[in-house]
Amino acid sequence: MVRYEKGHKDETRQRILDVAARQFRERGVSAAGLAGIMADAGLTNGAFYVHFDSKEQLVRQVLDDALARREQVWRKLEDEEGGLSTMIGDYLSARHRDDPGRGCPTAAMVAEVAREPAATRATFTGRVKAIIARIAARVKGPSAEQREADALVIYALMVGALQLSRAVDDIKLSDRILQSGAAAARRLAGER
Amino acid sequence: MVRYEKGHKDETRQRILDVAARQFRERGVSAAGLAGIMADAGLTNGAFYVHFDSKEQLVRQVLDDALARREQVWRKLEDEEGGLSTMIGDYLSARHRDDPGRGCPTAAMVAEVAREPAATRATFTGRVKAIIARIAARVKGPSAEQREADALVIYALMVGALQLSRAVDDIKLSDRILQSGAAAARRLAGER
DNA sequence: TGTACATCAGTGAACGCGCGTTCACTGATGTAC
DNA sequence: TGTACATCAGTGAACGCGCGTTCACTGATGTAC
Repeated sequence: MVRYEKGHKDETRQRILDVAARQFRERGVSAAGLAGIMADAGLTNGAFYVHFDSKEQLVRQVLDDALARREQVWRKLEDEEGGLSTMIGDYLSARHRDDPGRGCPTAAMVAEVAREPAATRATFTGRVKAIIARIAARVKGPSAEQREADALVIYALMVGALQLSRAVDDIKLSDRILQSGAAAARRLAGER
Repeated sequence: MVRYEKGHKDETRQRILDVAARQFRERGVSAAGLAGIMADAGLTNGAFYVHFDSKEQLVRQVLDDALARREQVWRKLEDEEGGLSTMIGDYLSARHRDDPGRGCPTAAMVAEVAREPAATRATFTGRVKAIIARIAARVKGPSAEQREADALVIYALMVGALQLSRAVDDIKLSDRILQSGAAAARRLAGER
């Protein structure tokens, strides 16, 4: 094969991570196969082990990478007026509901993460704590404890509402779930 | 083999449904195999097709059956004083978190339901609507629309919080998710 | 400057395994005569 | 009353297939001399 320029391996690795992140969110972790991921990344299956030790490690790295990106998106909203409200609206939108492959990894994978080994759950936990902290920093409340509690509730509510809106077969109900969820999340964020 | 007494086939079918419901919730729908389910039910794999047409049909019947039972449990709480608060406490409890195999099918399976065919999603939607209606009947609010909206939010919050509490690797954070979630759900249920 | 060699990302066939599904068969029972 | 037969829940081997993983090999490049 070709001898590649510097950074080529890192780019390939990132491409595999991106494809895997999409397929895990769209099809589920256990339903997405390595051969399919590698084919989508323009490679054959054997090349997988040049970049990762196992599927389990891939899952961990995907969570780490995809959740870090999510946190970055929310970091941008931090300085804006009404940033948290905007974030809630984006999260509980028809666009997000209808495009799980590029959406929140937690909403798509949280039930499967609960069944993963300790190392994967630890990675997930660290990233989720960072996201919770971003939300808590924007919430109004009398104490740090109360702001963290509100942030936890907002995050749990957004994750649950997005998942429900994706599962139900009734578009009107699905829209009501998003709208009611967003209204409640904004109430939790703003007043007490 | 034995020629069985009346109702035997129904009992066997129900046993398969019960075992499948447990394994789907513990391992996930796509990770739980039919051979393992049949072995747990004390049968060999071939007997599966005496009772069901396909795994997809089994998933649908499991959701229908398990969610109908959940609704029955909540129906009992309907006439009690503080029934909804009790239900919220049971749902967001360490016991429920630590025993997914006998817990809420929605929390364990909602992301996989979203990827299932239309017939399965329709069955799920019907059962979820019934549960939402049970919650809405107990919620305080000025109009039927507002009570339904609050019930949707309470359900989404409970489902999301339970899943998050199961996925995180930090028992203190997990407990805080349950506690904050329960407090917020009770607030949503009681006042406006 | 030209030649020999080491590097290493990627190839593609193969491994054992479990998946969902099919099917010829079993055998205890109820029914027909 | 005794015998022959139909029923049907369940058996267990086999089907093709895709899974995660391994491995001998490829071949364009950079480096050593």
